Amino acid sequence: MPVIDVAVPVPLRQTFSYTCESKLAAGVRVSVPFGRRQLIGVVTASYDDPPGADDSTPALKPVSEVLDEQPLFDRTLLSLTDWLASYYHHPVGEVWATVMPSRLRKGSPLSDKSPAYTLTEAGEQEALSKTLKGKKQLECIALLASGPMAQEEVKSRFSSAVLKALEEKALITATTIAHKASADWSSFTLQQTPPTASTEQGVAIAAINQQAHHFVPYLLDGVTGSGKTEVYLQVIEPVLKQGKQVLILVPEIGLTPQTVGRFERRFGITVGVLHSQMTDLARLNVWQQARRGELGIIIGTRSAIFTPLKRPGMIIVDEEHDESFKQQDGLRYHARDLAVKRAHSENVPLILGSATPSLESLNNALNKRYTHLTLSQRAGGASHTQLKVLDSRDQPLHAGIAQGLVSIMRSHLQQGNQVLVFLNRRGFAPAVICHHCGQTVDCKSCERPFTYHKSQGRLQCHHCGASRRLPEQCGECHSHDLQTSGIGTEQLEHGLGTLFPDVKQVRIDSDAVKGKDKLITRLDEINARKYQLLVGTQILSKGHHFPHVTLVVVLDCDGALFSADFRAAEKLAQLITQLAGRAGRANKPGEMWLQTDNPGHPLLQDLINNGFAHFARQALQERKLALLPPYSSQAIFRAEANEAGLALNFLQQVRDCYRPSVNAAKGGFIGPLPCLIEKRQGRFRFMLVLQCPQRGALHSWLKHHLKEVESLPLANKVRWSLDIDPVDLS
DNA sequence: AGCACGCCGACT
DNA sequence: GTCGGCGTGCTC
Repeated sequence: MPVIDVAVPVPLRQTFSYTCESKLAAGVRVSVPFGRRQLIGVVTASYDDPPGADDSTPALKPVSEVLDEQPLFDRTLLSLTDWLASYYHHPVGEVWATVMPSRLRKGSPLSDKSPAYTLTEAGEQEALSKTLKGKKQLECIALLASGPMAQEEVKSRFSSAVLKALEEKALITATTIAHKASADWSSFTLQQTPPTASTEQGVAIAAINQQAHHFVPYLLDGVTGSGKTEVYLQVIEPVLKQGKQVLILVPEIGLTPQTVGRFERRFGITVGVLHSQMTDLARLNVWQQARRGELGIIIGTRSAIFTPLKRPGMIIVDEEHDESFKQQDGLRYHARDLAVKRAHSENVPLILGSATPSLESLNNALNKRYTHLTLSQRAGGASHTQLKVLDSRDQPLHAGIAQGLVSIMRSHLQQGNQVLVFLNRRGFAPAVICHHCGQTVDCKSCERPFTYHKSQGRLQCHHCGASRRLPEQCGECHSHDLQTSGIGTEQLEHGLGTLFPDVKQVRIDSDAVKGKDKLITRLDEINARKYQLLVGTQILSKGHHFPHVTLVVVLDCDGALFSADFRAAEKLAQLITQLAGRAGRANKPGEMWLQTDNPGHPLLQDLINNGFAHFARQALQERKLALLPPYSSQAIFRAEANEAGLALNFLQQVRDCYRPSVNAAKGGFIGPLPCLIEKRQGRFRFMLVLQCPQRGALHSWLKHHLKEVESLPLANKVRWSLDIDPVDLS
């Protein structure tokens, strides 16, 4: 009897074998008995004769049900799934679970039906009698009188209120119809005449169009406002004309109706959208439409990289440096890296776009693995925001803002302009800094600042694990004025209210704006000048433009300058550059002040004097010398437990498993160390970093010793995970 | 991860 | 005398 290997959704790094009536193709879902329960898994292989000897191996159970006639995924996605499991050293069954829309995971059949609305009998009557009062409701009835219509289409014409009302009156009802025959979107006509491309844009567009039929990775390195989206639009056009599909990945926050609208308006075709807030059904729908080749453009966040494409033509990753492309739990994949992998195996061009490219991508561009396309001019000759550093040492602080800066803010506000105050609220535990001389309290053996651990009231070095008491005075100038940097946005908002009582202010952070609509409303209100003082976090740096802002203030740069996370400087530079691109316009140039106790810090100086491009190249040099990514590969084991000792012990044992091979190659460990947020939900968290200049070596150690790690007695007592190519060392 | 089995404390 | 605590062990 034929035997199949099945990946079941359990955290085990293996597949399970079952007997089956006939061989099944890889990628077909099956329902199988597993212990005492019934699970849905995916076939990974099948054999006419079981490969193992049948005397010692346990008796195989038969498959209960075969759910698909055809595999769900094509060859490319099947091999991508294999690659994911081996590269991220993650259980196959869980890989499949992340790659599939949740409906399919739960066993929904792949159907040719799509949701639709139709008239009920009462509705048919109504279509004739027309007694309804609502004008819109009558229109809707009239539309459906000619037959059932796809929900998507009905929803695009009528508000949900109208539809809800009609459903409540039982005049219309949800049903399904056979999906439209493959829509031919290649015959679109441009709805808008594209603007004439600038010289630089023209060069980029021509370069991409010239090699549109095979895999070429591009880094589109374009300053804010240089018109990257226009480049996308113009290179997409010929791809669509050939009847091929374009997959566009955008950061979580960047996926606004405006973004989607821009593509729809240009081409006049339906754009498939995929993001985390959609219902499972809606996701499945777009997934199926893309698979059937009914959508020309699919825009989505991280997980959209798994969307099947019938006729792939191009993949674009916008704002490729954005951290939201890296999944931070479960299968910790990086959608940007997967995009490269996928474009390669689909043999289509790949565009990575950013004003502040990640050092990884920039390095690939500089060493010619990617074609480097640069847009250095802002469209319409808009001027660049001026960057300046404000030395806050020995200055009185008001709500965390230095005296000198308060006066600058006041003058901008008095001229009727908007001021944006940015607070870097990210999870860096603050360094302890002398407020008199700017000196940090450093670990002697690592020459890196200690991290302040509030829970213990002690300092700890996150490089060697050394710990000491919080000193009374500065080691350099003996001032007693030692401070931890960092206040929250709420505290800042309150303080600003006292400083500028007559100015209307608004706070934009994830606490203050829950839900997409609220953010958009606030942003509209800001640009309608309803507020003068804007206080916020990350969100303000992503994709929105504030033409009336003439002053941007960045507080608390110091936390990032001395963070234990070696990527903090890069992140800060990206943030500052992105923020600078948000303010001002041609006739109202903006200025930006960076408040710091370290005005001479080489990073800040390099950034303000030479710009991001120069800074990034400098940072790459430093990484090279320190053998840090992208010049080495990293993996992190993390563990958490109710008892700190358990998690720490486990990671020490993990380190012992790896020590012989790591020492033999030129690799190294960092830790085990407590995570920056040591205690979360009552559990203590630790991490162990493995590092090696050769990616291959790192992966072979991981693979080789993972069995050992899994069978450690503590492995079942702590929650542990493995993070390959981590982007966040916290 | 589930979901069992299994061996020790406070309840009708 | 039982109900139930969560420790550990297995799942083709």
